[in-house]
Amino acid sequence: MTKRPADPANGNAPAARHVPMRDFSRSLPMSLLRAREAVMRQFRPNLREHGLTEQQWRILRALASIEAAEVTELARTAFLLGPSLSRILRDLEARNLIERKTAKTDQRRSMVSISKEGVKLMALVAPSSEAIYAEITQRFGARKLAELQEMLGQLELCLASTDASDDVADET
Amino acid sequence: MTKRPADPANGNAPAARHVPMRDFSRSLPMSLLRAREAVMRQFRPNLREHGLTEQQWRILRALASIEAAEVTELARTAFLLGPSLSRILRDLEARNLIERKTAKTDQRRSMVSISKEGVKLMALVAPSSEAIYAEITQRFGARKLAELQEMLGQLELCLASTDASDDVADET
DNA sequence: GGGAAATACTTAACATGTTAAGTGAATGCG
DNA sequence: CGCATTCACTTAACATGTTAAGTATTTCCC
Repeated sequence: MTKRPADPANGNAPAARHVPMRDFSRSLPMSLLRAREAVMRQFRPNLREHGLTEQQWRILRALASIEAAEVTELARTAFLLGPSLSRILRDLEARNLIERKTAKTDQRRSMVSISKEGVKLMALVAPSSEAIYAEITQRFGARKLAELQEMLGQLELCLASTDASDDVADET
Repeated sequence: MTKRPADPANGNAPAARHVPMRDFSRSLPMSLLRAREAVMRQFRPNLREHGLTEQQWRILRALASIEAAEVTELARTAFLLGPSLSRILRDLEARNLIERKTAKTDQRRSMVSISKEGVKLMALVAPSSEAIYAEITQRFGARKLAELQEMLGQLELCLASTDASDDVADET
């Protein structure tokens, strides 16, 4: 009952190419996604060996550099949304990698900090991580990498202004 | 060495800065993540208005350009993992946006194609999407955008070769 | 002072990312 | 032919992305 797959002529044939668009594989979002995945593929195995996900690692790194932070601040630093962060902090706390205590001046806020165990784990993971980063830098070229990051920053910046105008613009 | 001045003493304060690492916010993965998020933030509202997620849209776009494809091929094109694709195809089929039929030469393979309704939906979404892309291009600069994409492609390429060394199990 | 509004999270619900295991259909090879 | 292996895909299980709603606390303002 099935028709030959190579036969383009079937009654209700779902036509393609009816909607003209740029070449899909060359869209900016895809380029960014693929590049990032190529990079993360280098790091994930190392993190996984230590039972850490990419996001958990981001949080630990962020905490290691800022001593202690409120959840909202941490979300901004680690570039995570509140709900994701909430869940991850719950898990990291259960694993004793972080510590929390509610701020005395404002019971709504909770201060998060990395624990001794967390620091120990970081010390275990960081060397390989740095080595991998160095390898990437060498392969791609340090100067080129800096250029790329500069452009990425500019892209982010030039689009961020759009959001502001979105929020402010028409309230019809 | 790194002594913190004048901070409210908190008993067993977990020390930070014990693990030296690059500045977190300037890591390549973060740069790529933020840039991509900045870009996608521009597109998501439009997609959402039509009940489409980013990934569903990727699949429709991929299908529109290649007429019909096996699931594995589609996964590669839309840059999705098999399990994600499996779920999404199930949902898109339930919404009659795509069609499937098992290849008669190989019952394991199923050919996926976009439906008439799918094409109609694309025609509805594509104009805004293209307009947004044009806006981004104008803001950032067409030449610069091309440069950026070129660099992203090179990055992907120079890291892809690393994976090959992972697959050293020579399969001839 | 006291209630409305804002703030700082947390939960909930659904969709996807990610890895591992499962299922049914071809293939390779004795 | 028979059967282990491979292949194409699907399910399962857990973690995160994303938006909306909920909760507790604080601030604003009369």
